Amino acid sequence: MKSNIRVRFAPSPTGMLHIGGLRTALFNYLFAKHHGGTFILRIEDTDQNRYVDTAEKDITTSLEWAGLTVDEGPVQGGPCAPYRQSERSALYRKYAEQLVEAGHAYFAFDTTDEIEAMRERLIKSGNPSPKYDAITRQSMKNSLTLPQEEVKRRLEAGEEHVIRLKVPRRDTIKFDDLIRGTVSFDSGMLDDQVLMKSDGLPTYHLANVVDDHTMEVSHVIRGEEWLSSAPKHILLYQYFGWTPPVMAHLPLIMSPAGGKLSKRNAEELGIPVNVRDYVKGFYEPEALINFLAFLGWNPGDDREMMTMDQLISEFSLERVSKAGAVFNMKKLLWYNEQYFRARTPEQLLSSLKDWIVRHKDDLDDAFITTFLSHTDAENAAVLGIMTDRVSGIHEMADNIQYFYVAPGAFKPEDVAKAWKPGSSELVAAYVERVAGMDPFEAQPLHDALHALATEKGLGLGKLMQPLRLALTGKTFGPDLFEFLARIGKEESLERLSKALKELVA
RNA sequence: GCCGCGUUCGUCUAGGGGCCUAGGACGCCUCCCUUUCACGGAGGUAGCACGGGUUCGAAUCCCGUACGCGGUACCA
Repeated sequence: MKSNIRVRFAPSPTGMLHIGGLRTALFNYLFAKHHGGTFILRIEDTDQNRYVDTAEKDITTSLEWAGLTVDEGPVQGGPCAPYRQSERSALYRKYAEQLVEAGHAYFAFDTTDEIEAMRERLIKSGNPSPKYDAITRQSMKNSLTLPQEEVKRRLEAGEEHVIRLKVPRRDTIKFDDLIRGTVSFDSGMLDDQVLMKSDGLPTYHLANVVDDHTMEVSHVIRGEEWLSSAPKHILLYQYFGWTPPVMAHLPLIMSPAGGKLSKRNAEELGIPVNVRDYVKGFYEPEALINFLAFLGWNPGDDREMMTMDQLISEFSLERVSKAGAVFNMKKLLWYNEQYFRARTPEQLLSSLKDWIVRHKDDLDDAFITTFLSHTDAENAAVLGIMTDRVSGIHEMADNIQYFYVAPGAFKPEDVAKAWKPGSSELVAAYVERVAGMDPFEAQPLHDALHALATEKGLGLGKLMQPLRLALTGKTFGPDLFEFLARIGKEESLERLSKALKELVA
């Protein structure tokens, strides 16, 4: 049996999908799926000025990457199509006029200059927050003050106008929010919200209410920035005679610098705000989802790692917290490592290949060709050795290069750290011992070094560091002996003798 | 300014009157493992914003203060 739980994610295509938007979408999705309900994507493109035509595609692909499957939306269609507000214009006009007829809204002909003048006048006379409301509308040009004949004439002449909501002068508007409990507002604080703009398109408030009702949305789950406008929506439902959906206002995601996460106060701190950047970067989608789910929600026990299926079965709005949550980059990185390390070598290989394609300009050509000339099995084996030593696919590409190509110039700081006086003699002595070794395998290579260390009365580490530097050009990396065996005797000896020549000490 | 919402370790959070000497996770620190680097394991560090009530008893309930955040558009 199909659940009648229906929720929607309703972004405005004004730019790339924001990380906070993805979190809102995720909570909607989890709630819907938990109840066997429907997850709707609705594009709220009623602002022609801020419209960005690549935005919708970005939203769609980002949701897909994150694993949030849309049930009804512009791409998949559905019983309430169309799912773009720009394609539903006629509907809003009809409902707005219905409200005018019922006496809950009115036509207004004031120009923006006239409204501005009214506000300035009020500010001057000591009113700090002037509104177009039950009091001021009496002195403005609208269908409540103008003679009926004139209103009709202006309308028929096609004069520019808006339709405004007739907010009562004094009334308490109360509603129950699933997350915040009972919330109440005084209608005197609201202004006569514009419902239909002069360009013929609805404002968010009207379109949102009409669509949520006509699409039979049962729960409105959105960010806390909407809490203040919720009373307008409640009023609208009341005037239309519709039952409002259940409201749930999610706590906002905050920047460590304070305030809600915005491009400015987040990206300076290394926190990408566009989901796009996570998709293109080294992030595992499961990690981002797990992290985001735990921003304002938790299962109530000590679990930290949860798959999408587990999140779905455990999710409930009752467990969503009220306070804003600061985005903790270090924790995201930790989640990313966890999911990254849980990948099989085969999965790693495929994501590394994607990574290489995307970053081929930043990577060494010789490395790429050599890498691609190896079999998948060989490459996967290399990745398997490295997963526990790097934290993400981005580091993988940088840290396996020496499996394929000899290191280039040594970095002075690495040399200072790993190549000490006497290192040359030790490396030369090791070369001597393994040059004739056959087969060239990890265990005997290890034993040889061990013997050398014992003879010289040194710790294995003293020998290991310069050898590692000479062979890989790095100061950390995988088990050296396995590494030697993998690149083979010829290549190993070649690298060591080259290093011996370059690193005099 | 006004309206609304919020406030437990640095951060994410558990907690719904006695089980709290406030638990977990990230971070940070120490130790163990590894004669490298990591992974891993074991510990440690650190918090109920403040002030009044209510109660035998309050992190938990009520009031106030402070602070933070959101809103205050013909933007969403």
